[in-house]
Amino acid sequence: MGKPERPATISDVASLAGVSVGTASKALNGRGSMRPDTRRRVQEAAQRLSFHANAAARTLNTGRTYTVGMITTDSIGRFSIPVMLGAEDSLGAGQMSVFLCDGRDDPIREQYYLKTLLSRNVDGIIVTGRRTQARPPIAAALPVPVVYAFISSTDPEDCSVVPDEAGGARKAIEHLLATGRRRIAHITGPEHHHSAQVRATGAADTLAEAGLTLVAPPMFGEWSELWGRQAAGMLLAMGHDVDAVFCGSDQIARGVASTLGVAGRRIPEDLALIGFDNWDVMALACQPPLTSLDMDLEGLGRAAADLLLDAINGRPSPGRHTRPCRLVVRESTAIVVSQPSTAPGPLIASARPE
Amino acid sequence: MGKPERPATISDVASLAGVSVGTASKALNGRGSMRPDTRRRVQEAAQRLSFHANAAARTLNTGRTYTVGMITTDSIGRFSIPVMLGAEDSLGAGQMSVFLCDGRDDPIREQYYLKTLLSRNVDGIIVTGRRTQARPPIAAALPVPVVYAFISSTDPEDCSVVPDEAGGARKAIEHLLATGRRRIAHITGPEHHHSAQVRATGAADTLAEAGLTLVAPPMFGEWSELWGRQAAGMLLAMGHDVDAVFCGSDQIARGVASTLGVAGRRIPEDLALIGFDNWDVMALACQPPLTSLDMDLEGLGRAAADLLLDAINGRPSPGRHTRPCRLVVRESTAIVVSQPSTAPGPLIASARPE
DNA sequence: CTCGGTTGGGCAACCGTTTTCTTAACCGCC
DNA sequence: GGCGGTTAAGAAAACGGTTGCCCAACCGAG
Repeated sequence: MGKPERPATISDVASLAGVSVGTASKALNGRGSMRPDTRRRVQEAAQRLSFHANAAARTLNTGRTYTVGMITTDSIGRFSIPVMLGAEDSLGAGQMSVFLCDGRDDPIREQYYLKTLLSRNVDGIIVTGRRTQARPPIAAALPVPVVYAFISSTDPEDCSVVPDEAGGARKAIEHLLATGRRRIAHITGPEHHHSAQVRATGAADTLAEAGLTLVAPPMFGEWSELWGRQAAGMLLAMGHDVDAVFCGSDQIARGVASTLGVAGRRIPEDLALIGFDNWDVMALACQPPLTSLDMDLEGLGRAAADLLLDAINGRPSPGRHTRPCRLVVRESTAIVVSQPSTAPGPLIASARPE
Repeated sequence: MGKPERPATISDVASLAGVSVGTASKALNGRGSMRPDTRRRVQEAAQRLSFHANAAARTLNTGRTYTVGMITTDSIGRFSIPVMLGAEDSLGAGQMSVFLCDGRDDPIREQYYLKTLLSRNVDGIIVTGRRTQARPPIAAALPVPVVYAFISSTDPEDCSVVPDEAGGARKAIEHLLATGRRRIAHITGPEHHHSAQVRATGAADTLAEAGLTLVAPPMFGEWSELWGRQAAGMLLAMGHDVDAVFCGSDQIARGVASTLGVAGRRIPEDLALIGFDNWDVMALACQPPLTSLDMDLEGLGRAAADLLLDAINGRPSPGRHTRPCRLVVRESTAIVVSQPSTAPGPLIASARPE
């Protein structure tokens, strides 16, 4: 209770330890040479006063703030959050604090935040968010390093970290092939959405390599459960003999599952179903639980943070960095074919069903 | 391209405008008295150099940092996010930046963040997150104001902002009564969860005031779709003549809808269904779309931020502040009774179906 | 004993801004 | 024309650290 109201300054520490401020500073930061005894005395004094260096003062002459800004371009959504958390975790371990800036898809707001961050002398900036396309760079030339996470910059020289969505689609198809499926349909989001394009292309390419094609052209629509239901209905109406549906998102897949269930098709016995995003609340509540692709957004955020820390420390890694997706197998693609041993070996291996 | 690497300082501005630093400072901050012409000259110079005051330097002698810390107790989840966004929005409008701290339900981590925030001299702290119960205060006595948002502190003197969940349950029941339902069941989350308790009690109390009771004791389980499916099955097996189910969450309600659909019960013709949280992705994808209660978490976050700003400016508002829930009516509770005009007037009015 | 080398620790400048105090100039009035 | 009162603007002292530089003391060697 006798604690002083005003937090202790380094001169309090210095006078308690009987040294000058300069010496106290060196003692606490492990700089300069001094008798071990002196150093210990200063450290004890700091401890007793529960001294913690004033960040503003330190910033003022080192130039470093040990803060970074995190700007989302769209409003912070389901995809940005894990990225942010991963980044925050990694940065926090590096003693850095994170400024949260919700851009809300408003360029004015975004530029305002940028100015604010710069006047706060952040050591670096992470830009994240989801967009239909790569986004233009946040500014032409900045005095601090910038890393784009999940979203990517249109400037190939900018450092971006993005999931390998084509590779994810490849894993999906390989998994379906490995479990004996051959007549595969693809239902996904809007045609102008980059993710939808990449995933569809990745799926088609992988099938082509196996000498197969989709049973029908990719069905583009919305990222919604409703579209999944509608598309599944269309698929049934078309009368194709489909034995698997690869969906561009878990929500779409869930819609598909719902319609198929009503139509009396059993999953996975009659059809295998696979989603994308591995959004637990969707994938697990789906009937049956949904095999999906996990983009490991938290790991992606962590990776972005690490790249930013490196850049801050003078080791920039410009360019586009991709990270693999992980296939998470659940009941919706359980193997029900009678001759599992005839499935092509290499495909099983590359599916990495762990 | 000719831009200087080092950002402009106030002395750059001063010399460009031909005045002293002190005068420049006054001109830019609207302090002191000076010729309008001089002020304008300084402002123009600042503009030309795109000068932005160094936050650290300003902090150093005003003591104010114009930053606040936001700590989540649990890991940042679906509930914390809107709260955070609302708070961030309100604080940003007040020129304050927000430090993001993900506590991950780890007390050590939380205390570490607290120390960090204090050494950064934040002007205030917002604590948010979801818990089964009120949480103990984050620290005994802090040099800065703290506001708890969504979660509340066990110390009644602490400033907390929470949704009026009992009032929400009341609105749900009143809406069901107003639409002619009388035989109402309640399926909700874990019995030890404060929200489950409060919502169940609110529902029971409201029914009691109308001289009614739940058709069965509240069914406590989990906050999951699976539990909703199971509970609905139990309800059907019990053979009660239920005409409405009020659920403790949208996920549970969705599970209920699913089981009822399979069992051939029509919603809303045979049963009305109402959820809680108004989680769009659940409420809208449900078949049929789900009437639900919206806690207006973003508004709650905004309110918490405003209270914090007031407290920072010397006008604290200790104690627990509640905010109303809003009923969002969708198809799952559409009126299908044959004599709508006989529904009791006051109940309709208080249901506020906007 | 003297001298050069080493080392512990103090002094003071500096980071960029705000703010108080002071001074110089200018005003109108008697 | 001198004088008090007002006002514009400058000088300088903080704010709390860090760091380069310098000095004194102490060491061992010749």
